[in-house]
Amino acid sequence: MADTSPILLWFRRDLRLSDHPALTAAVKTGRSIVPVFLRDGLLDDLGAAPKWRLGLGVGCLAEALQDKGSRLILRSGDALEQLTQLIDETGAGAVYWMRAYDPQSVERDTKVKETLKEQGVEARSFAGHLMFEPWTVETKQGGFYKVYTPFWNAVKTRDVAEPLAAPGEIKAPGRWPDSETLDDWRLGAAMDRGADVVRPFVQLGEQAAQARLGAFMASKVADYNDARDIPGTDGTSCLSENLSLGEITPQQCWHAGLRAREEGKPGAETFLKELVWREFAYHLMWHTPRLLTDNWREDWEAFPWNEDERKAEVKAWKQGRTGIQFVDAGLREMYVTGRMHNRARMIVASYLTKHLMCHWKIGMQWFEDCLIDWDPASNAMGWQWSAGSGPDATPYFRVFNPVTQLDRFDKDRAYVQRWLGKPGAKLTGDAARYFDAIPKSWNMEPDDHYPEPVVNADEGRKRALEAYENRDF
DNA sequence: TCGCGGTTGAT
DNA sequence: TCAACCGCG
Repeated sequence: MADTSPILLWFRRDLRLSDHPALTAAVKTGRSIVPVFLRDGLLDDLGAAPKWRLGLGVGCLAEALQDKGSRLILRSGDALEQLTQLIDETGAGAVYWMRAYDPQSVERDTKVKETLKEQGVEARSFAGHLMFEPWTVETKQGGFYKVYTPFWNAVKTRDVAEPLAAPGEIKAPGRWPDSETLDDWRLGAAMDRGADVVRPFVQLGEQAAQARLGAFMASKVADYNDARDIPGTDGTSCLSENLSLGEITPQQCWHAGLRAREEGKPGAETFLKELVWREFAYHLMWHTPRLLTDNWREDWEAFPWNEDERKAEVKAWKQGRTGIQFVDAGLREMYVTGRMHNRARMIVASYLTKHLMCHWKIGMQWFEDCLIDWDPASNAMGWQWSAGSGPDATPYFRVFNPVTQLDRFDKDRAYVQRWLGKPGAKLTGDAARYFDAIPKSWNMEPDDHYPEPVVNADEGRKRALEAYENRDF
């Protein structure tokens, strides 16, 4: 007799109903489905903004499930214990989920799968957070890729799974288990600046993500090659926010990008390459999890990084008052919006790791606390790329000049004026919003005159290069 | 997905 | 005088 027991659908960073292989497989069995989201230790450890944004996403998913006559059951505690408890309560005979790739999730999920199987419960994980499973991309020598371009060449012509439609119906169980409430979880509690500051910049959920993708392909992609580098314009897709929580899949983006390329849109190929950068970051994290925690090139351990977070220069950097306009604009943008333009990310990272000679981990952690598009693999890879300690990284001696970058990428000063205000004028708009957002303890007032550089562009460059030349590796 | 200081060579 | 180019960190 066919198994008719319910299936637990364990949602994690896959907050969508379309192109969801685990959900599709569960629906296909004809069995009832109990969607569940768990607040475990890994969730508690998230940075302030990512945790808050995750909560919004979970709420949105719960509504989408309700529209399908289903629900999202919320529980707190150790994942295995909670799943076991729910299996007891619902009589579920299976748990399905979408695979994660960061080492902590892998460790947790491996143990969950093992234990459930021992207990006779079917435990299935599905691919879909990535287009290419990290272990399927190999060099001719059988190793993993450490350089982006060969990685791109290895995957660019692969078939990418066609996105799945959202299920029409999600069969409810006879009786629903109890659920905690999102409000009780207080996932925004660590947001010093208050969630209301960032909320207007959020594009929440699956529908919004699809709208973003549509808008990008309808117009922005044509100009993407150039516009994506100009932080004063709206030239990027902004999909990182939704990709990060699985509100949209890379497969959905990929196929849209392929269509745009066939239509001859010039920026489409670049967009596809950006999606593959995300894959590459996961590939590296999978094969070398130390990407998240240590210098990927081990000899960089010997470099005299400043690791003291309390240093005045570090504070100035975080608080957007280094006195370097491009740097401060980027950091203020991040604090207010929970995002930062990629050009600015490279510049603030170069300034922190080179001019200020600070360890990239300090920057990585600040980003982790502030970004609503935070992604463990991309964040770590990006920082190690900038610092020069990563695979396929920019060499340490490649120092961005944050002043000349302004002339190249913010010619009309639209970006720095948006975040720092116009010279001599009263602060308005987002420049003013920043001062409403920051904590009192930062001791910054709108009337303060703009600071002198904590380390100016030329001297910082010189100092960094000297340290590099004197390195003993 | 860089920047600088230097050289070259046209004007 | 200066744009273009080169070599190197």
